[in-house]
Amino acid sequence: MTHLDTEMSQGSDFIRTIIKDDILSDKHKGKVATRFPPEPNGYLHIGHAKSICLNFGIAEEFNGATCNLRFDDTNPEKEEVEYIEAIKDDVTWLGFHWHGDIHYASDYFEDLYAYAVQLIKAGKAYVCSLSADEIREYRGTLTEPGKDSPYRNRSVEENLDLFERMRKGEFDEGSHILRAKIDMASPNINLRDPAIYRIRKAEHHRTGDAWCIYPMYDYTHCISDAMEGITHSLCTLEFEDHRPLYNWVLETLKTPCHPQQIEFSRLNLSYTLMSKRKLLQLVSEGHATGWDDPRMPTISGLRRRGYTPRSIRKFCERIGISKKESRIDVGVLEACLRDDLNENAPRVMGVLEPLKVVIENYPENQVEEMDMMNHPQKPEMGTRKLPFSKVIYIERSDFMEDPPKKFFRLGPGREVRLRSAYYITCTQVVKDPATGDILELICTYDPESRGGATPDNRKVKGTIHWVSALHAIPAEIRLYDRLFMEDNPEKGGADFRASLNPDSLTLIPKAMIEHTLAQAGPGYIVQFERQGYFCVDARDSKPDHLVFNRTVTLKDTWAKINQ
RNA sequence: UGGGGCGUCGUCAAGCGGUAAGACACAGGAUUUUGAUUCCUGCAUUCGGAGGUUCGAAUCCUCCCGCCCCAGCCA
Repeated sequence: MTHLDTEMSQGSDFIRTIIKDDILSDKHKGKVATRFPPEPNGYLHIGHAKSICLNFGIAEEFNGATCNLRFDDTNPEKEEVEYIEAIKDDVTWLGFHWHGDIHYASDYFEDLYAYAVQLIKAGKAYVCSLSADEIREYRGTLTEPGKDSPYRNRSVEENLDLFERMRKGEFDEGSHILRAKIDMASPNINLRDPAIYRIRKAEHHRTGDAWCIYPMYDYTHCISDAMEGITHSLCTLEFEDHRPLYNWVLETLKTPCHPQQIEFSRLNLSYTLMSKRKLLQLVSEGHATGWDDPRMPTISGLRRRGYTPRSIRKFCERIGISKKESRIDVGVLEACLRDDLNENAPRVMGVLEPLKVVIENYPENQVEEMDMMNHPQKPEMGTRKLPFSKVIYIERSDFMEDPPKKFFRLGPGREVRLRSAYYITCTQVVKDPATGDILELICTYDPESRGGATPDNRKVKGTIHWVSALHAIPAEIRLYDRLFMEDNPEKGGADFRASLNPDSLTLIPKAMIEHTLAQAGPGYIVQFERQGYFCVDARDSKPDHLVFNRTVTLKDTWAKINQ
């Protein structure tokens, strides 16, 4: 059991409360079935993770419950198989398992068509031949009722004939649509004879050219849910107004099963965006290098950044489910990550900005093997040996020529501890006479302090990390920061590009890291002590050119004090 | 100004008529060979506002205020 596991319970939110009540009242014969229904028109992001954790989480928590993965692929113009594959990978990576085979709304096209015919026969749907513009005009406004389409009272026979010919491809796109006949005066605009089928002569990624009419979301989704025997159809708030339509379709069609749609608020995260359209824009305009850019809030971006499935799941658990619109501080996500990585990431040393240190009293060609703990709180994670020699690198920022009183790292005449090695004292600062830049430090070491303690027990406040110049290996390190400078990049309708953070990526072409990392493979996550958690970039790292992404920094109270 | 929602700590979020959980953040302090971790401590006399019902209200009623969503042949 870890800190993360023991933290709490699966929370109880209003949706789980409803489900528990339904189980108690035997509403669905004790059955609980959810579904995660992405449209394959983009990559999944952390907001989808919230929905995934909810739907699949419920399936895991309730006895005998299931969760389907269903692709809502009714718009062939926007959907691609590439996205389908990416979505499957993401769900799997998060550690969830869909029930049975993957479902596709397109699997139901034939059924959907038959249901539409049924609707027409019942006088509940008609083919409308108004243009898109005309339909908009007839729809009325938010405050004024709409008016009936002149085609609203076509005979069943004519509707049947027209609809069949729509399917056969006899008509151009936009010339006719099939509409539900509900109420043009409804205060709910979704009920003003909504479109349920439109003509699209587009190739579908799964059905090819078998169809040239495609069903609309509102019509498709509820029937798909019903066909799969879903009991609780969970979606986001903006579909609340669609619920009466969802119910109308199922009631009118008298489907054998009538799932309950329940809405919850979508996730917003500070300093980032959460809409597929805008994320796509970040990619297409080159503000991000791709959907899996480590700065992206996509699942694939987070994965590449070094986020773990566990940290994302924990995050989704922590933020809860409600109907309140909210924006969660990214700090919460980072805290979940740190909780997990602190527990599980092995510690290593790496110097991002090397400053050469020559230990003048250390024997010229001597090399000692120092024992290092792989995790100070977890001896079971073992130890490793690190070579120590006369010339080492330390972090440039760990030395100050004129340090303030509270700075307890290295300075002229000051003594610090090199982690798990020796105490050193700075005796000389070597500078470039022309520029005044510090070139290297000359130090002495205390041979008595091997391992990091001395017989006299003298106190050394600072402990800094180091690598042996002779043994360290170079690595490229990418320091990531938030993509946007604004908490809400779209505040007041602003163009989010105006608040892009120019420093969201800082490249360190040649950091020096301990040799034990030479074989680190893609995705391997470590803590570079005192700096943060880093992971081997799965895309660009090569054995002869290691690339690390900074996943998240360590908390740094010193930096905070310094502000 | 039609319809549908939502308003509990800086940010999330429990609470469901019996006298404000928890998390993140923040502020102190202790321990520490990572200024990390860990560990203590503090952090809403008050639940958008105003009335009312009640012995008792964040929870019930009334009115008001604020915010979000809806007029795609997108999902």
